[in-house]
Amino acid sequence: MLRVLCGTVSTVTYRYKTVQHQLPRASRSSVCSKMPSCWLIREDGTHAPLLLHHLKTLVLGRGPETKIKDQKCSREQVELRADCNKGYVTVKQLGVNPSSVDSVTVGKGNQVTVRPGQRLHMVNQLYAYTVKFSEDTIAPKASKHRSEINQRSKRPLSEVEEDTAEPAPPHKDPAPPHKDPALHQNATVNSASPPKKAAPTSDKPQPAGHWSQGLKVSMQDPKMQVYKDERVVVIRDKYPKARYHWLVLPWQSVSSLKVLQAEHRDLLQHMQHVGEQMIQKCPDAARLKFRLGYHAIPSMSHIHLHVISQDFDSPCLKNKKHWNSFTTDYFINSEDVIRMLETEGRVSVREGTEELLKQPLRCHICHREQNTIPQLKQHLTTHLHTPTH
DNA sequence: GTTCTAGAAC
DNA sequence: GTTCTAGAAC
Repeated sequence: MLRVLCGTVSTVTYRYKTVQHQLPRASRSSVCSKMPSCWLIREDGTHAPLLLHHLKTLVLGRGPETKIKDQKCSREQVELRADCNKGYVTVKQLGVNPSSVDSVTVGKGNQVTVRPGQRLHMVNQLYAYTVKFSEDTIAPKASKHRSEINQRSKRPLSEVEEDTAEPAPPHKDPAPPHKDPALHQNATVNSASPPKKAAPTSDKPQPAGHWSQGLKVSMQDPKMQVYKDERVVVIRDKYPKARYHWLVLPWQSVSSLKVLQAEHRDLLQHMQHVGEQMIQKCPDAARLKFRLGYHAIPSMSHIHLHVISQDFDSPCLKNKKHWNSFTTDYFINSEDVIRMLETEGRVSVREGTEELLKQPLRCHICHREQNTIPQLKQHLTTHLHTPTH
């Protein structure tokens, strides 16, 4: 975990000096120390965790550090100050639009604290951050990683990454596009055009513009793409049901599990591999469990592999159908789908699968039944630090 | 897939 | 009274 964090640390500009200049001697040469440190972690992974130094003030807002381009967010939106001994970060709202902690507005000029487990939204309930304190020693390998990251940051930015680009209009999407560098040597993010699509495998056609065709639109939108290669594209789920929720879609038109044949095996294997790489690049990978799989009877056309963290900590998770679609056998593991293709040449969905969506709410970790969605969500917070893997 | 909202549940 | 669900509409 820490190796990952350390490996992706960004140098951020403090109000007066850069971090590098402010670091104590031990930390200046390397971040590998036993000094308590605090990390500000962007939940959707849009940028690397930022190091908050003990009792040093850091002002953040719209800018390259956060990659926030939303005009509603001030360039100096919040002032942060970590107290590593006491284990909290004070947040002062400087901007005019609301910053919030756990959905409670801070208010301009006001100051509140944010602790691990709480969520800071930079502005308008968007751009979620959490804080993490640590005293752990960071692996020496990290310094190499950091230099790699620094090198990477010197590369020319792709079109949508340029800070000079038009600011994105304010949107309700809780997970703005991720502009991570390419995951693979031959793969690019937001650059190459997709190859021409193969002919649709087969499915009942829905009129274009119907809601069920939405993924086909999203996957072609460069702003939605977080990864792409010659065979697949990854987008962030528009309504994520957990802190991390990506969809891996093939360029090739495959309507659903129903049309899969043995010849699709390699494609599905690649989709899973790309999903696993997304997890590997996730700053929270070490402390979160993930699952990769398909909904047995998806609502949206165009086959899509869900890559979803098992915290299910998301305001978009609202009802029993949402919950059961990810925590019952309605969710079929990617490897099971691939195995079925190998052994049977097709993917069979058991009769009565749809009924699984109506099952009572049951915690996916301890299996205790919960009466309502709010109760379930409250219950899930008790597992926030439960080791799940 | 989501949003909206009537009415059930509390 | 409020909270929450579930079905219709999109």
